[in-house]
Amino acid sequence: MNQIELTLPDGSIRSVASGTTGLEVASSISSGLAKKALAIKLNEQILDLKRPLKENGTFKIITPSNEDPDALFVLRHSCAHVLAEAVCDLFPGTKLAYGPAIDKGFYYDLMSPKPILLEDLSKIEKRMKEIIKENKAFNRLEFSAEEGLARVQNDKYKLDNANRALARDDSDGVLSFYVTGEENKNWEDLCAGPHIPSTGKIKAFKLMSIAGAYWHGDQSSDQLTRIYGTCFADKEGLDNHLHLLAEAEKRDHRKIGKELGLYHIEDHSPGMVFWHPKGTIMVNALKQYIREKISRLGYDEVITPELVDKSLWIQSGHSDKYDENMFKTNAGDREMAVKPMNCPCHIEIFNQGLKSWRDLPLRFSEFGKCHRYEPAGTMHGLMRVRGFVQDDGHIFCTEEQIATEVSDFCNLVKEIYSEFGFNDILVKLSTRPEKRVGSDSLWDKAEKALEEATQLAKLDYELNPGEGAFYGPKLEFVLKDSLGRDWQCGTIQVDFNMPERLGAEYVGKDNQKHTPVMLHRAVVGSIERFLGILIEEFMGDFPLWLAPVQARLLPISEKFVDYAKEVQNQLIQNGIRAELDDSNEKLGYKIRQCELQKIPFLLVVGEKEIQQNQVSVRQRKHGDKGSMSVSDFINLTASDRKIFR
RNA sequence: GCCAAAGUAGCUCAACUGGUAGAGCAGCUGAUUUGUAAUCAGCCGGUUGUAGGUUCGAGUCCUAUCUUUGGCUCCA
Repeated sequence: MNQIELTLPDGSIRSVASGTTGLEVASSISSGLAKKALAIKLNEQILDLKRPLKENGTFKIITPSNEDPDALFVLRHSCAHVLAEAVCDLFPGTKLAYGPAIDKGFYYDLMSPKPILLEDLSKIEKRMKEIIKENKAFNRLEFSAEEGLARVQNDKYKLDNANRALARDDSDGVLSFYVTGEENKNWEDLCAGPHIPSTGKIKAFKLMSIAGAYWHGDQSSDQLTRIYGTCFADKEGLDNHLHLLAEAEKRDHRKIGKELGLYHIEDHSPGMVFWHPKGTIMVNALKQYIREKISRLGYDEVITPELVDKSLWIQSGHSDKYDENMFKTNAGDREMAVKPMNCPCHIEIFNQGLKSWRDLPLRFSEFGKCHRYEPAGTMHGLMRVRGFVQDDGHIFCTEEQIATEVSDFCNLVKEIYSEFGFNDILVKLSTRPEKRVGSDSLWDKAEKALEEATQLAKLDYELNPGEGAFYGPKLEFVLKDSLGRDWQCGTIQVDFNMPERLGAEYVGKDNQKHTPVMLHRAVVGSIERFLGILIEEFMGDFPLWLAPVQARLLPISEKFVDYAKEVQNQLIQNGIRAELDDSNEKLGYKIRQCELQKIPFLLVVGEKEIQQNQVSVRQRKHGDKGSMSVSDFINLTASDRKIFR
């Protein structure tokens, strides 16, 4: 009989007969382990305990743990099955579509004959608990393609799943089903597995929410009901997760933005931000920060119109590809559109005057205000809006210059992001789509330049094959919000198309006219979105240069208001954003207000301070810094107040 | 856009099956003159998102509409 060799996590090697099950291996180690085991992992594949092992490799027995992603994966996937079974029990006629484990839990997409409402979740949870209590075994059934397909032939979604599974490269022509209990008697589901031995192994789960989801994520396809849940190895893990969610809620930029009075959004202009004075300070500080960074890198700032005649959008191609995303307007007999992007306008500036190869690379930057008609259901606070300011820029260069320009840009992104504390940035490289313009050799060159640039900047990237724009490949720099949701911020896109469409040309060394390549690039992307990310990242405790209020004067009593006013004025004259609390309140109350507003420096003044011509400094999160003269305070904060250091 | 939920005072939230819309904070006024996270008292504050409808009676039920929230594959 064939022997196979299993390398255990401690490095020891165990030789067992081929066909031995994971459960048998576990039992041979200890009966306790066999009892605890959920599944095994052989090389990169997680398998049921009862599956026969047939190859050599690294081997581990998966036991319940909140720290082991493999353990959570099987538990969650099995929990999704229990969810599906419960729904099928309670909503007879339900068709199941797809129920994977995901990052922080699981979901199941299904089509029920009557709508499942939020209030049904507790009923479903109750039924799930019963199924778990029954401790039903997950039994794997395997069928040939033919038999398997016959089993799901009346089920649109599962039939589709089965066909796609069979079409996959790694398909062995077998379709597996899992039945909780006995074949042809109990509930079953087409499923690749793996699963835990029995439902009783699920110790802690919770259904979280209910949502609509399209079959295959396709808008034109069926609208399914998605039930989200989460599951952990034990109650502690679940409670911990729920606690983290509650904590994340406190960081929500919409909540903090309101509390700190930064901005609001009105019902009559959905997706457009009204920046209040304090938010405006932040917008301007961020703009100035970027301005100072890039002005040193050879960018020339420009300002272009927000309203542009339709003819330009026809010429640029936006009317073709982007029409439904544009706001239109007309005055007199002219039809105009509010710009959704700044690129055509920058080309218009490029086109003024004859350009030589000596002018390249030419870098234009603009804090351009753009409007895009985003679908109603996609708006989200500052993160996804319809009106926003981009820290936009376009680099006109030759093909040879693409590589260094992209590389310089990646370094800039890395530098700026790390100054805000973002060090593990997700970078996505989107390569040539099927429908595209430009020669293959040009695409080769551009894709290679993007890839090399990320390596030079030591940024890991994720490949998005075929997801590039039709006009060129792109890099996207993605940041996460407090709930771990991805938001694209920075980007650089190579464009072989638009300069030509809009007639951009330069005279080359050969005295011939050439079309430049254009790089669209933005470091933070949208000022709105980036500030949203920053609010959540800092939880409102901004670096001093970005903080809307840097200091607040707190007179101990009304008697000291005049002195406080004097000090406030002195600070303002020195460029410090200082407020005065002249309310008739006790010091403790005033301090509390400052803490809630997350003001970095509190300056207490009373009898003592007046006599010594000082202020008593209390720094947020650091406490009492003692008394000092006003000029000492100005010096103390000078470097942290500087936008560019 | 689609599915599910929500919209009540400036803010956070109450109001059992339809029966006079309340509280805390904020604001205003007064008292107090305060030393490092909430001093006390009084007062003001609402066409319950909007428009219709059912009813003796609607915050509550119905219809429409606007907005917000969660989501709309991490591919059996």
